[in-house]
Parts: sequence; structure tokens; C-alpha cells
Amino acid sequence: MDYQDAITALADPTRRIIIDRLRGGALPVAAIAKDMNVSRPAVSQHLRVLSDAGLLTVTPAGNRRLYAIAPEGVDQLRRYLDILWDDALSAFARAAQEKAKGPAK
Amino acid sequence: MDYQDAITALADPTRRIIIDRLRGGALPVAAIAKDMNVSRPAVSQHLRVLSDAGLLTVTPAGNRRLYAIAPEGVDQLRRYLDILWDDALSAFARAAQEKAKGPAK
DNA sequence: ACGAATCGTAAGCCGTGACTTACGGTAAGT
DNA sequence: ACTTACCGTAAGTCACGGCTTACGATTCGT
Repeated sequence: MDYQDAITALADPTRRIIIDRLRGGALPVAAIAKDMNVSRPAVSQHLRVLSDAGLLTVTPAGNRRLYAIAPEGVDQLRRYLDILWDDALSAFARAAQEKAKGPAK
Repeated sequence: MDYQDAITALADPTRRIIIDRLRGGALPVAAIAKDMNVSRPAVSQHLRVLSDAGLLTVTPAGNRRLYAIAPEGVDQLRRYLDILWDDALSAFARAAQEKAKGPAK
């Protein structure tokens, strides 16, 4: 649900492949699992993790279930990294400045 | 080295704590491990993973080794997520548009 | 020069998670 | 109604990764 789950979900290579396949738009499970080196149930389990993390939306369409990337989930991670990036830059600039004035003792 | 290693590195909760402790600036290993519920060697191993992933820089300072967040490493991940976000938004908009015109068959 | 401090690495243990096979349940086709 | 297609879940196996203890190397202090 939070950004931590999102990071954990994206840490798995197979799940990143799944995400990549959904970049173009929503797909049913069978289409995602097609030509993948893991079984369809494995894909199902990954889809579960991804949607639990808020990275995917599920849309039951009769026989099938359409999975699509949830922009808000991705945005959560983006915000986390943005703040981290800002902090890193600030600390970096401050360190450079202190080194210029008094190069440690 | 690439964004995949960065994601994998940030997937671990302990490593995220380490990153958080470095937000203010560079720190030696002992200071990072202080009041943490894992041993110092464990922290060392995590620092290894983080720097291998390009998220940390190491600066030997005599007796100690100073670790700091590497802005470029964080930026790598940011770019990955930015593109993913763009793709997700495009796909989302396209799906909404198609649903408005011809609501599937 | 000797002891203490700081840190990385090796070896080993153990839990977590990714995968497969097997099964059940629902919707579509005929 | 019966079969087929699509999909989620359960159970079980197994490799990977995080942790600890033990050790060795380098640097600072006196």
C-alpha cells in the first residue's frame, strides 16, 4: 500500500518484466504470461503482489481479468525518490562547501 | 550499477534505514550502526550492496570510512520511474478515450 | 613499539519468497 | 447441458539473501 511495498514489488526481475509488458496498456493474464519463462500461476502470484502494492489495477472483464499499471502507485515511489534526491543533493552541496572553507581538521 | 541493482538494494528495509541515516550527510560505519538492531558487520554488508548499486560513495578517512548518498545513483532510479510514469499515464489516457468512444464490444 | 579502535571478509545458519504441479471455480461457446 | 477457456489458490520444494560470530588488516593514540 505504501511506497515500501512498491519498492519490494519492483525488486523482482520477473515483476519488472510484467510491468514492462503493461506499459502499452491493460492485458489479460494469459497475454502477460505468453512466452515468459515462468508458469501462468507464477504470473498470477506476481500480479497479486503488484496490485497489493498499488502498482496495478484489476478490471474483471467477463471471462478474463485485465491488469493495468496504476499511475498513482508509481507516483508514490517517484515522490519518495524525489525527496531522497533533494536530501542527497543538499548534503552533497553542504559537504563540498565545508570542504572548501575548512577542509576538516 | 544500473537501476535494477538500485531497486534491489532499496528493497531491503534495513538498507532503507541506512539511507535515511545518511540523508543529513556522510557518516562512518560505527555511527550508522549505532542503535540499530543489527550488528555492525551486517551494516557493512549492506553498505557494500548499496555502494555496488551506485547509491553510496565511500571516502576513506584515515581510520574510518565515510559513506554518503550518491545523487547520481538515486537519479538513475528517478529517471526509470519517470518514464514508467509517463507510459502509465499515456496508457491510462488512451484507455479512457477508447472507452468513451467505443466501450469495447 | 604496543594496544586500542575502526572496519571488511569468511563461514555458517536459517527464514523468506519465487516457482511448479494440481485443483476448483466461473464465464463463454456450441 | 457439456465442454473448453481463463484464472486464482493450495501445497510443497528449493535457492537466495540477511544475520551472527569469528577473524584479519589497517590506522590512530601514547
